[in-house]
Amino acid sequence: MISQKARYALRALLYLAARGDSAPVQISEIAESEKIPRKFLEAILLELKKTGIVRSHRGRAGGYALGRPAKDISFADVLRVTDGPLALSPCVSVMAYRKCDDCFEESICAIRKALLAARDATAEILESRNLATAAQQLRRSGAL
Amino acid sequence: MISQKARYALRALLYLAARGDSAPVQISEIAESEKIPRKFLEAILLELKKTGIVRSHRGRAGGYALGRPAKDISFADVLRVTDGPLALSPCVSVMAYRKCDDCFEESICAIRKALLAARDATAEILESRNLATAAQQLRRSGAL
DNA sequence: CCTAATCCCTATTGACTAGATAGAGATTTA
DNA sequence: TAAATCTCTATCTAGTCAATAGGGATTAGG
Repeated sequence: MISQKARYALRALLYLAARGDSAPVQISEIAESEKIPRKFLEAILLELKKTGIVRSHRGRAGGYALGRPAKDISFADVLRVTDGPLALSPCVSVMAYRKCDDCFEESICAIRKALLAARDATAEILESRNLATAAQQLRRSGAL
Repeated sequence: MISQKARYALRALLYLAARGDSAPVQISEIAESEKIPRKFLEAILLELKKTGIVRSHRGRAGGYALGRPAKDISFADVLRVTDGPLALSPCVSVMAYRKCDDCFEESICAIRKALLAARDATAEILESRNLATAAQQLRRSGAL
């Protein structure tokens, strides 16, 4: 399961993507519209900023905007920031590989083979879905 | 990421599958062979038993055996017992559906659409991999 | 029958994380 | 310079994960 943090992050980003323009939006506006605890959202946006998914302006007319075009921000990008690797085991993670603690021989591990296939399938989906396609779906549904 | 419990469960079941015969195997034998904390393994096997994945005999020559043919025990079956639903959100779980706490309209939720596709992809893989295919891979690798 | 070997069950512990909140500090613009 | 904003650090509570402890129930074999 994804974390609550991931849900909030996706909703906030989708809000920015749906707005379309690149003028900064204040945290409080996003928090109210999307019903996200304001201070929690602050922390989330700060993390997203560190990886370039959003950028911010401080001061009076400050706020947040997407850090790059919506079509270049995938669900996978977001989940990796909020929840860590997509993989079901460190030994099959592409972005954050690590040997399993008590693995005796990775190359013949039958568990690994299954988890690797699962990771590839998940990653293919989550890397192909991005904020632009998601916002488009909302428009088609009449939600925007 | 899967839990340590899931790893132990898969290793223990693979041990039983690799043995092939249906005579019961003691917890302590599995624990020693697979380097799994004995008491922890007890708890895990008990849970697996409740869902029929293994069956047990008590008393003097007791122990555990697979509850059905190895080819009918998928990785998905095991992970659902140890780690809960495969889905990344309750609202896309097939075996344990639940509405998201703060979902306003599930039918148009763009996040849900992506997570649903991810679940389907993962489930297809993990339901197709079973203990028999995994044990076969080990044999081919010369590990058995 | 009775004892030893086994599984079965409940409770508990320690470390860690998730989710949320508080309060001040730094920056920018009007 | 003041008001509005983001930035940072610290903290709290509840819950989960991994593991351990200590018996109770059951069965095979002598």
